[in-house]
Amino acid sequence: MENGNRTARKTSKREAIMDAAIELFSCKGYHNTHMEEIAITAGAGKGTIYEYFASKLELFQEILYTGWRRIQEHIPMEQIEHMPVAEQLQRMISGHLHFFQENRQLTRVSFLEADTIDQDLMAWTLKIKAEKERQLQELIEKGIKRGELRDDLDAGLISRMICALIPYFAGCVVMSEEEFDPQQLSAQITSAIINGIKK
Amino acid sequence: MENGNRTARKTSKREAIMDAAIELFSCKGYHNTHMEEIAITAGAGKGTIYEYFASKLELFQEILYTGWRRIQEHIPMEQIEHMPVAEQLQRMISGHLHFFQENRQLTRVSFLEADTIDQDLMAWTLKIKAEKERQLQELIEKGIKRGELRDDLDAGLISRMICALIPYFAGCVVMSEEEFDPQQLSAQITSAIINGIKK
Amino acid sequence: MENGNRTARKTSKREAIMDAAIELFSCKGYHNTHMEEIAITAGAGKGTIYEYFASKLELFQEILYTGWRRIQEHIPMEQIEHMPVAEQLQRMISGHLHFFQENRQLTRVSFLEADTIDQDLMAWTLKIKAEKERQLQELIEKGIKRGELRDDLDAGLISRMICALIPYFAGCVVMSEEEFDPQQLSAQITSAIINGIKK
Amino acid sequence: MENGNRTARKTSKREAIMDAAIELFSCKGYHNTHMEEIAITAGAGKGTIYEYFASKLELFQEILYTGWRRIQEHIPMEQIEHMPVAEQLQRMISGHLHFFQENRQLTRVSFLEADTIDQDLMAWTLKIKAEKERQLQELIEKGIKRGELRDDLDAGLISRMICALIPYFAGCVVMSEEEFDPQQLSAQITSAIINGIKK
DNA sequence: TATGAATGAGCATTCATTCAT
DNA sequence: GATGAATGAATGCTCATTCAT
Repeated sequence: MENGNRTARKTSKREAIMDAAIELFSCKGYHNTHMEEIAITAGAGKGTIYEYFASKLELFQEILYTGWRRIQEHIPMEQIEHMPVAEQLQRMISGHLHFFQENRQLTRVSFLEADTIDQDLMAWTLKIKAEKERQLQELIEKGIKRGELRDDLDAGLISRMICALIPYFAGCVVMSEEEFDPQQLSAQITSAIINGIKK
Repeated sequence: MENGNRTARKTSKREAIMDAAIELFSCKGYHNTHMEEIAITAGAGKGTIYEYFASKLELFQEILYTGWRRIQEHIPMEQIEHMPVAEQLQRMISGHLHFFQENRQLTRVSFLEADTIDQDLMAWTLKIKAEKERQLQELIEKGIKRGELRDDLDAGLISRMICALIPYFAGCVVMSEEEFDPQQLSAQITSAIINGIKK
Repeated sequence: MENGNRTARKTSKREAIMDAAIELFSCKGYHNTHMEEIAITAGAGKGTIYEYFASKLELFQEILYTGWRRIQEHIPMEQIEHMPVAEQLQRMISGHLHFFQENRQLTRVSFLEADTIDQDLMAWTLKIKAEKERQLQELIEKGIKRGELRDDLDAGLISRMICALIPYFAGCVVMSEEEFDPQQLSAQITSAIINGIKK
Repeated sequence: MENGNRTARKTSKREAIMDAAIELFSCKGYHNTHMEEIAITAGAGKGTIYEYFASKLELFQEILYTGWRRIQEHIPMEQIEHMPVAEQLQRMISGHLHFFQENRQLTRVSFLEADTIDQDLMAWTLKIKAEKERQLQELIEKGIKRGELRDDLDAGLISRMICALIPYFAGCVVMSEEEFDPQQLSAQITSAIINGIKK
């Protein structure tokens, strides 16, 4: 029991540290957040952080990895690939927005800072983003082949346009404290993309 | 002539420092760039920077202000307001892309870092962005009134969507070394926005 | 025991820093003493000083406060207030001289520098000095009332004259390496003040 | 005429710099006064100071030397040596107080800072002070020999006591903005010294 | 002679990381 | 494993001094 407890506590210590780090990184930014603050917020000692994370940078990376992994798990592309492309798009966007709303702080950290902290980290986020674009591009190409989308589209361009919307609205979501309906918002966005804005 | 020379030298020293700072900030980020590097790169002494800029932060701010000011000057909204909304949109996007291509490093600094360095600076960039969104929203509303755009659009949402594209493509432009044709790219983007992607 | 040890070490670290600071400040002055020297002299790291003192100025202030506090404790006015005024005077002077001899370096710091380092600090020392003068003035006035002193004296002036002697002889004591007898010296000084120098 | 003017201007430039330096040193202290301020206050260029003074320290030294020289000139000991010792004492004290009142700022600089700025400077002021004490000691000894003063006095001690009063009252004079009568004040002080304070 | 733009040695301070307990 | 006192490399900034004009 004590052992079980200790294991549980171990896990919770690590999680407490990550939660504290997410909170502080997202509020104050990477460079303005200090290891001691994280320790205090997590209710742990400064040295304890180094039991679980090799360095401040690695702690930050771990947070990013976790964030991206959770997003991926949250939006399972395989289950929706038979749907109409428009529907898939809307589900994707809706899924992201929903996730962002649920994980505001993690989102803030993931989107606002990663690029400027570390060269390696930047490369990694670029890779992730490229991967997203590629997935979307395939979706667009499928839509064109299926005859659902205009056949004069530059699939790469369109996928980039859609990829642009995600972090921007993520930012809006994260900055504003208001709740909103991801379903409805994604429907509007998708409609505008699909149908255009011209009368 | 002597005066001209002196003025020229003063100006060029200041500009050399700004150029060095833009270069380094954009490559290595704010926090990884040190005043001494800037001085060396600018071919100046450490102290000289402080003759022109009160602090590292103020140097950075100056760079941002300059960047935004130049963008504003580069895309004169007044001269195009009589055109069809679709044309205006394309010109705006085209103008931005053109500017980004010409000022890659300034763009990189302006878009990628400003948010996470300083609370005041963040407030300032948010204000600037809100202003951009407002301008665009008015444009959309005008288009709806004129009957050029669908009257079931949420003008605020659409303007946000378009605002989302700007920094994203700015990033693409800045990251890639390839040249591209802003005219053509903006035409494609505008076409997709205006006409939608549905067949 | 472990706790005692830890407390002891904490205290001794702090004290080692203060001792080093007193030594260096008193020998080289505030502005010529550098934090690194203090650290080295104290056998500590530079950062360790900042664990105990917020800044160089605060370290200096702490030293001054300590010095004044110790002087106050060293010369308990309450216990001698029933004695003849002449005796009280002699004991006060003797007490100061004794303290100065025992704490040469602390004295040097306290008397020679405080005024010119910081505006606030100067105000503080002025307050302390005014307080000393006031105490002495009351003593003189009491002596006059009791009929022990001439009734044509300007009590304020006399107290200032006596206050003048203290730091001057403190300086002499501190500068010279010779030992001397505070008892005897204070007796001579008091005698001269009380009886005058005229034949 | 232009040459004469230039010479005049030279002299006045040098004096303007010294005046500015005295003003600033006395108000803000040596370390808080910067060469640029002195230049601005003097209405000169930063470089110009170095035409007249080799360094900041030398400028300060020059001020001190000037101050002491003027005091010496102001109180010509030779002319009063035939007077009674008590009278001589009073004239000396009166002379100093008068000078201090006329040259408050110079006094402030001379007495409050010199000791802690530079090792050499400190040695110099110590020498000056020792010289003063020696002069006074001779005066006291003469008074004893002449039978004007008690013959059980320690002349060295008494001269030190008197020397202690000078800078202290100088400080009082300098700090307070009020005018006062040096004649009267010195009479009171001398009376207290000569006659003692005992009834 | 007078100037002030340019300089860089020098300094206080910070903070991620270590390690003895 | 958990801790936090101790550390020192790293950095932004200052300011007396120089020197080209």
